[in-house]
Amino acid sequence: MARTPVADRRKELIAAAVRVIGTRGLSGASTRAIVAEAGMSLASFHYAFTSRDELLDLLIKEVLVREETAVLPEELAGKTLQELLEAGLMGYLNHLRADPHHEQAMLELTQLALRSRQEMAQDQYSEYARIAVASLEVAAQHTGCQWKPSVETVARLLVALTDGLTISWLVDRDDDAAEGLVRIAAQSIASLAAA
Amino acid sequence: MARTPVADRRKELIAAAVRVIGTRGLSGASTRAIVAEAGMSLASFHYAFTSRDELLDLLIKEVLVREETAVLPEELAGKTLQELLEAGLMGYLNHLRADPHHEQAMLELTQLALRSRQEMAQDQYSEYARIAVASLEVAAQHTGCQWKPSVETVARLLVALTDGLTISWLVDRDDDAAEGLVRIAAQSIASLAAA
DNA sequence: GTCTATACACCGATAGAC
DNA sequence: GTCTATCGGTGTATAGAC
Repeated sequence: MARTPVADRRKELIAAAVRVIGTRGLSGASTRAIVAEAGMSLASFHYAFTSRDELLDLLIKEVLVREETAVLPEELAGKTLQELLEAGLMGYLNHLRADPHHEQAMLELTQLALRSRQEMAQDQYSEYARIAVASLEVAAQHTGCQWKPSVETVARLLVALTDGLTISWLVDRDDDAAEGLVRIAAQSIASLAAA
Repeated sequence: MARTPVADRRKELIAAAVRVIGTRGLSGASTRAIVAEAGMSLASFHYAFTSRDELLDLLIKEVLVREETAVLPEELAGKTLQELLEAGLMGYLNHLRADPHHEQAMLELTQLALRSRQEMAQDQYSEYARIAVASLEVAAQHTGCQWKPSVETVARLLVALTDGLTISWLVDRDDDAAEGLVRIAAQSIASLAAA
């Protein structure tokens, strides 16, 4: 029975792989574990992909890149720069708390990319930086401020802080401490802008 | 021939394991790869350790904890708080650049701990925080400043920034960008203290 | 296109000679 | 204590029936 088109199979398998990596880690994401999660047979995997590596390539490319698009809060009105940054980081923290497995999987995939697909990791972080730059520019413009260092440098700081915040919360799951970190992170980044 | 005491074997194997994880990743660090790196036979591994997991436990405990002990520069005299922080972070960056494989291995081990030995990851980060607190207190005291948020919160920010800096440099190996990040990180952290 | 069955490499761990 | 040889299990990938 010619049931499912290959493209659908691939999407199902990628989604299943993300779930498996989240719960059991990259090393636990064997082809067998992935097809079990997706509810199909092992042979179907190799019909849709030529190898496990090919799936991981796509995973990094498609899943990592469409990540963390929401850095700024939706409502900007009447907020100071620091409040905007704090709301944005708090939004990310909530996203992390809502689905820790997912962010942990992202972290693990970043490290895989770092090791065997360095170029992909670079592309991914360029994208993060691009989003951060855009957000920082909007935030500054909206509050009538100006970044004293180059906005690219501040963006790098913001991305680094986000990574650090992620690891920090994943390690001890301390909500209060994470929120405290968000607050002073916002405060210290805001100190880099002038009215 | 009763050549090497068990304790020495264990140390050799742990050192070899760190090297292998650094170059080939945690998934490439099979017992066979480790003993090949250490130049001994597979059976010697299981004479020194009961299992691969036992070695990884020790790796996390011993190697991770004796990490990043040097957060402050050796020479404190005549420096502002910001300069102290900058010198400290720059020292860490140099340490990272001198042996990237090592820090990459540490990152991978942190993630392993995060997944299957959460308590160890927590202990490790408590230790990082302890060191950061001590350094921040020395720096503040030496420059006659005082931290406005609790020093524990600032320490959390410093640790998060260090992790973020590590990933950032590992991803693109951009020395100039990393140094720029160090500078504004120091600047923004220093803004959290008052004279 | 989808399945079951299987090939083949490598894994961690152990047995047993020396 | 240290080695070679091997066990049992699991991994990726494929062959071949349907």
